[in-house]
Amino acid sequence: MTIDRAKAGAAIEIKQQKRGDLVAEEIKRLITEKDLKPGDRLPREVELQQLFSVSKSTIREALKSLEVQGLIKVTTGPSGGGMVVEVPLDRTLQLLQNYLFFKDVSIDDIYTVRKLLEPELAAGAVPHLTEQDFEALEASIACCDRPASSHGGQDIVRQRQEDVNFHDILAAANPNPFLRFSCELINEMIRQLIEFRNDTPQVEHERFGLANVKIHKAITKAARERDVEKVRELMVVHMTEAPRYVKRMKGKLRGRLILDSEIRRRVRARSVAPTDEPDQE
Amino acid sequence: MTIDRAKAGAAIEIKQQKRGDLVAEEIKRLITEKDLKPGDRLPREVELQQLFSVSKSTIREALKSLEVQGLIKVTTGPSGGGMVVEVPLDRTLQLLQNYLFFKDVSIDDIYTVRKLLEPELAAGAVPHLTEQDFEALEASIACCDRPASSHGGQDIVRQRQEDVNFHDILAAANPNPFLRFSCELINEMIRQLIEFRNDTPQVEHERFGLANVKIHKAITKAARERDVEKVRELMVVHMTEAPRYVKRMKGKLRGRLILDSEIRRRVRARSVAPTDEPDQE
DNA sequence: TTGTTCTATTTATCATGATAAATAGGTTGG
DNA sequence: CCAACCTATTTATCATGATAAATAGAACAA
Repeated sequence: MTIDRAKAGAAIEIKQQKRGDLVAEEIKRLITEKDLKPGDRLPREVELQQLFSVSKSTIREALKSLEVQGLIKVTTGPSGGGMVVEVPLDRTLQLLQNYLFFKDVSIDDIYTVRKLLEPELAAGAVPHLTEQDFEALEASIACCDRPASSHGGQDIVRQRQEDVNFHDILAAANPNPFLRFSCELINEMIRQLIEFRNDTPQVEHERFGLANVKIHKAITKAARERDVEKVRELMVVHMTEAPRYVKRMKGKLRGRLILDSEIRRRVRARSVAPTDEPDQE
Repeated sequence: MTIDRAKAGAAIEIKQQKRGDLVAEEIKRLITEKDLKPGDRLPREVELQQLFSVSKSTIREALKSLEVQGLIKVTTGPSGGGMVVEVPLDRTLQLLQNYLFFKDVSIDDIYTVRKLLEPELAAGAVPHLTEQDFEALEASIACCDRPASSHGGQDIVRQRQEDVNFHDILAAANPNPFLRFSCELINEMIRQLIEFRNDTPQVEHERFGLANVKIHKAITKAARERDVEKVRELMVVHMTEAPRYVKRMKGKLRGRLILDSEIRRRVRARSVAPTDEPDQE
């Protein structure tokens, strides 16, 4: 009877999956079982066809599926084919925004969460900030600490984006990957917000920019002194003040699909493993 | 020179996109521009082929891409083809876990965030809880408020899962979609945790279960009294105590890809629009 | 009315093969 | 040693067509 119950439960809503999806799943299982790491290669298309006894089109759809999920990257040429990759943050954020596209997320909604997370994020980052990080933080501040009007309207938007970078640098230094991710998601959403709602009077922007520079400076100073609690406090203040400015630059997180082409590969402030040689291949 | 800089910046790492990806993007643009809502249908495959002047295989890959992203559902038959759907939460969570698969998220990492969000979530939910919600909360508690040992080991795991449901019910009642999503993500991660690390002695489980029942009862009571601050306080306590138990049930969030077949369509505690008839097809 | 059967539509998968494009690695010329 | 070129490999896309499976809606029967 335990079995019956289990069977009944399992029977609910078992939609016949498409073969391509099953193959994609098999490949995932293959990745897990063979413990394939980023950089490892999948068998060639032809071999996969034989392995799963499916036709070319099916295996291609399966690979496409994995590619869209960001799990593999497919290349042409010798030793080409599917290669396991670490799912890129940008891809993940994009998929997430597809979801949020259908929700109705307001600026307040985002800031409610940000206010809760960001102080803890900053506090946790403080002990791990390197000299390099401080320089990056200061560079970010410097970028915003000068009149932007001379360069034209576009520059203002860039300064606001740079404000967000400040927080990304802090995020990168926090050892908690989940907290880090959560804040990076928020930062990305705010970026989108800036990008598509820049119909704000320049005066507003400037006032906001000045306030940001001031508090960012204070935060950096406290961080240099490794004063965790001070940083936390300042960030609370920052997160309380910021939404007031942003709200005046009103608007909802635009219900809008983020196109692949719009994902700028931002320069990550900090790699996962800081090595001497920047290994980019 | 501004132009030069911009061009240089844009030139960095512009990878030639595959045609299929471009088509997928075009369809996304089509969805945005035509303001297609969930339920609306895309043109048929053949028409899309003509529309973008690509072959069958290319259009299929594009549709596959959108399907994997959860943006469309493709069906056979008359008036079949691609239909825009609201990206399912489960799909989103799965894609997210692909990302986290490569990170090394510990229980502490999750609880650090949970501790920050859950009290606010609960507090925000209180004014919106309906009688139906209270009943669901109490049912959830009742489910855990009896010895599980009689039914065998599997039942214990189910009770822990039910504990998480309690929080899902609260989440569903919070009007902030972003906060809601964040907590639902956490809940799902905890579920995964329970599912794959249930090598914990039964005594531990029971002790944890009892503690949960107690505090869940208190929270429900305070919520019934619409005492927002009390709820928040209690949840802080709950979030502080819980990780102690869970940590003893040690383990990392298993680095493990979640297979499509493992996505149980959980019964959502509350639909977006609560109807009289439970529409299950 | 109600439930069943039929049918036309549309995707799913298979099969096969051809040309184009990307690329790793070897070869050649300086 | 370095740069430019060549080549074999492998995916990307196109083309075409056939069979299978799912399904909405019409036709039909009780």
